[in-house]
Amino acid sequence: MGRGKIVIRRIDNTTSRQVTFSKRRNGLLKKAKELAILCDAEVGVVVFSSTGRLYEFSNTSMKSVIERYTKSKEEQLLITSPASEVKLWQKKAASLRQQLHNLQENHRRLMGQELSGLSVKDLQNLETQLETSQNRVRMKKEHLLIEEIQELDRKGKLLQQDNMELYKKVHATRGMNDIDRSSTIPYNFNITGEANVPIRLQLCQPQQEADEYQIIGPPNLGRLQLH
Amino acid sequence: MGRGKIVIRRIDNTTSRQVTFSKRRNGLLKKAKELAILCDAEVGVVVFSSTGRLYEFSNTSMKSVIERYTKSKEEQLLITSPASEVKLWQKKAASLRQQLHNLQENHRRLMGQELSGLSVKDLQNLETQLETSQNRVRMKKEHLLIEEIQELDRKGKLLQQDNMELYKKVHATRGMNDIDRSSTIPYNFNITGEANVPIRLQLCQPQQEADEYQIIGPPNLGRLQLH
DNA sequence: AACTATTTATAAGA
DNA sequence: TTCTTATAAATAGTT
Repeated sequence: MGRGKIVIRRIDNTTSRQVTFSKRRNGLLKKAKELAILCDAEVGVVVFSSTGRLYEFSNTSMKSVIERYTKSKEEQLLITSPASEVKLWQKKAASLRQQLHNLQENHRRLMGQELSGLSVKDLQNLETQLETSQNRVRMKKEHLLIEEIQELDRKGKLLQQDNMELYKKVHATRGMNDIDRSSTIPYNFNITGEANVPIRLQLCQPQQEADEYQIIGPPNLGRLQLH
Repeated sequence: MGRGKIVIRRIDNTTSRQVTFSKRRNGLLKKAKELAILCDAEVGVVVFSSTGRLYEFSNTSMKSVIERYTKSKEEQLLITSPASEVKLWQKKAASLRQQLHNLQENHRRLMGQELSGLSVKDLQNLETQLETSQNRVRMKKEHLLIEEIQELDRKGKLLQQDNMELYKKVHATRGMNDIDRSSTIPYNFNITGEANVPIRLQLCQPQQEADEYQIIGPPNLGRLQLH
C-alpha cells in the first residue's frame, strides 16, 4: 500500500528503514487500539526499534497483559492429563462462583436490601452511587420526553397549516358567507402557539422529602400519546 | 476500509464483533510480523478476545520480549537523578566491554590463534565451524567463476559471429582469390568451440594432505582477465 | 468463507 | 520529521 509494491524483507537502507519503522509502528499501534475498542479485547503491543528504543500500547495496562499472558501460558503447561484439566476448570468454576456471589451481594445492596453490616462510610458511597444512577436515568428520560415533544410540535404545525388551507378553500367555495365560521375555524394546537419558547416542564422535580417511609412506585409514564 | 466507514467504538452485535475480531486480529498480527522483518525490530503482540482466548505474535520469543520490556521499564524507573543515569550507562558500558572481549577472543580463535586452554571437544567444534565457513566461501567463489565464464563465453560467441561476417565480406571483395587466407581466417576462441559442454574446472580441489606443516598462501586468482 | 466497494495505510518523493 | 499523492492493502457489509 504505497507508491509501489514491496517485498517483506529487511530494508537495507538505514534511513528508509527508520522512516518505514516510524510509519508502520504508528500504524500498528493504531490498529491495536482499534481492535481493543471495536472488539472489546485486551491488547498489548511491545516494539523495540533496531536502535533499542521502546514503544508500547495497551488498552488496559502492560502489567495486566503480561500477568494474564503468563497465567494463560502456565495453564496451558499445567494441562498434562485429563485429570489436571478437570482441576483447572474446577478452579475456574470456583473463581466464577465467587465473582457471582460478590456481584449478587452488590446487586442486592443497590436494591436497598441486606444493608446490615455496612459502615456509615459504605452506606454513604452506596447512596452517592444511587444518586448518580438516578441522575443518569432522569437525564435520559428528559431527553426522550423533549424529543417526543418536539416531534409532536412539528406534526402539530403541519396539521395547523393543512387546516388553514382547508379553511381557505371552504371560504372560497362559499364566497363571503360567514355563517357557521365557528364550526370550520381551523383546529389549533395549543403548544404550537409559541414554538420557540423553551420547553419548561417540571421534568426535574426536586427530591420528594415528604413521607420518608412511603414506598413510591415509579409512575408508569409510558410514551406520551396524543393521537 | 470497507464497504462503509465505521466509527471506532465497541461493536454491539456479538456476531459481527467476533467476525471483525477475527479479521482485524489477523491483520494486526500480520502487520506486527511485517514491521519486525522490514525494520529489524523486536516485536511482541498479545491479544485476549472478549471470550478470553489468547492470540500472540513475537518475532523472537514472548519471553525475551517481556524480559526486555521489564528491564527497560526498570531502567526508566531507576533514573531518578543524573547520578543514577550515569551509573546506568556505566553498567551498560561494562556489559558492552564484556561482549566485545568475548567476541575478540572468539575472533582470535577463528584465526587459529590463542588456542591454549581449549579442550579437544572445543577444538573439534572450532574445526567444524571453520570447515563450514570454508565451504561457504568456496561455493560463493565457484559461483562467481562460473558466472564469469558464462559471460566470457557469451562475448566470445558474439565476437566469433562478427569475425565470421567480416571474413565473408573480405572474401566477397577479393572474389575467389584464396591467397593469404591464413592471415584473414577468423580468430576463434578456444573455449567457445563446445559451449554447452559442462564447465569442468578443478574448482573444488580435494583437500591437500601433503606437507602438513607447509604454509600455503591462497593463490591470488583475482578475476579472470581475457581482454 | 468468498466477494468487492470502499476506506485506510503507506511507499516514494519533496 | 512531516506533507503529499498514487497505489497497495485492509476490511465492512453482503452473499
